[in-house]
Amino acid sequence: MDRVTLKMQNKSLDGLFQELLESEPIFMNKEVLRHSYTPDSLVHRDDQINSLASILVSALRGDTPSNILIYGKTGTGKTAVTRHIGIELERKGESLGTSCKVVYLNCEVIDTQYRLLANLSRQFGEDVPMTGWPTDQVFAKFKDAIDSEKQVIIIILDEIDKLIKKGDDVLYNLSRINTDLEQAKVSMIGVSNDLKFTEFLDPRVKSSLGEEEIIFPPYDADQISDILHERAQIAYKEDALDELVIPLCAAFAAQEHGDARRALDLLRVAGEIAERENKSRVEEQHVKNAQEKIEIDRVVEVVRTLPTQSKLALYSVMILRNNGYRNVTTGEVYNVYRQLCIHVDMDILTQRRVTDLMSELDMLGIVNAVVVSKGRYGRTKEIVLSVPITSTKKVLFEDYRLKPLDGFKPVMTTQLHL
DNA sequence: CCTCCACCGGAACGTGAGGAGT
DNA sequence: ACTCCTCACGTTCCGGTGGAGG
Repeated sequence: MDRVTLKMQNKSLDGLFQELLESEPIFMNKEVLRHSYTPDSLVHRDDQINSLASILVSALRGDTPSNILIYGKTGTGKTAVTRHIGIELERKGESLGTSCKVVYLNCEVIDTQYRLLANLSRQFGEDVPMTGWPTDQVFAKFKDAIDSEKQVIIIILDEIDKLIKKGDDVLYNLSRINTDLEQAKVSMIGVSNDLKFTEFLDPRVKSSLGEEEIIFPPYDADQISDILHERAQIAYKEDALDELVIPLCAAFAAQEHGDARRALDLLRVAGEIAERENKSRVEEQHVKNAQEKIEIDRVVEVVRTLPTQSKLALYSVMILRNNGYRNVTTGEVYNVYRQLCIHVDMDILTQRRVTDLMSELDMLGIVNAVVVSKGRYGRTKEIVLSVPITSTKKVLFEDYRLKPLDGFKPVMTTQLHL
């Protein structure tokens, strides 16, 4: 008797996997939709590729190419183009017999002078410990390592703006490394999505690093469409996409300052949603759901990492919203905020400070704050919540300090006038 | 046309944490 | 171990202001 039921369960479990396996997946190769993937051909970036290549050819002749600064917002193909050219350059150098080496470093991960140098040295076969050595010794080691043979080295520093914040000594040192080298030659490519980051730079570094500048403009909707079409051919099975899917992804991403990365995310997530629903085709609705999901993920992440005071301010807006206020003024928010602070036993910040917190939340896209004049009734910021209440509230209450607020009802003093 | 509300937002300053230099 | 410096976060002070209502 027992054995029979067991057998039946096994069978149904087996059937479950079988079913999942047989349900035809929509994807052929999902990897090409991820950011880490470097495509073989890059559409709509011919100008940038050409100028980059024309600067870097001198490396193949054994000369030092000019240092380059590359600007562009997220998802404009900076990293993809740079890496792509790097690979091509190395390949070409190999076939020509000139030694060209391209090193790619992401400064977001490698964010101190020491780590950067240690990482570089290790790329050239030197054994440098993670920590412990004086920085100049690592620098010397690195110089020795590369100067052992005649070669041109190109260092790509992605997200270079992250490095600046920790002081630009490395950049200064690196930019004048060539004077100490006998055989090897070093050139740098800085990649940044902050157009103004050179303002904080030592002028000497600035002029040396920015010998050449290349700007990556955002894509428009049509260009994003082309990019998506190209990738979709590899990523998805034939006929798996409704014809409206790609234009819709492109349109959403174009609103987001032409971010191709966002577009690819949309395309991938839409597919994943369709797959989960056991559909064999990605439809318009899946893209809309994907847009929503990505947005919610973003908000959740931002809210989670907010300082407690900001969380309290945000929660005040949400409480007012729940009590029928569609848009609230700073005064009302502050009034509620104060009660919340008392209830959870936290310091009460001044109204001036809370104004700034609201502005920050505005910048983060969590609320929408506009200064309006209500004539006789003063001049104030009107604050509208621009995130879904329930999911945001859930995230807020993950913070143990806000726990006591669950179910707490602050007193509303101002009258609700519509 | 003037008033005056209810806040905006700039400036200067205070404080404590954390890093660099010595 | 010590000072010095920077930086983020907050406060205090205060001049400034768009427009409904008189």
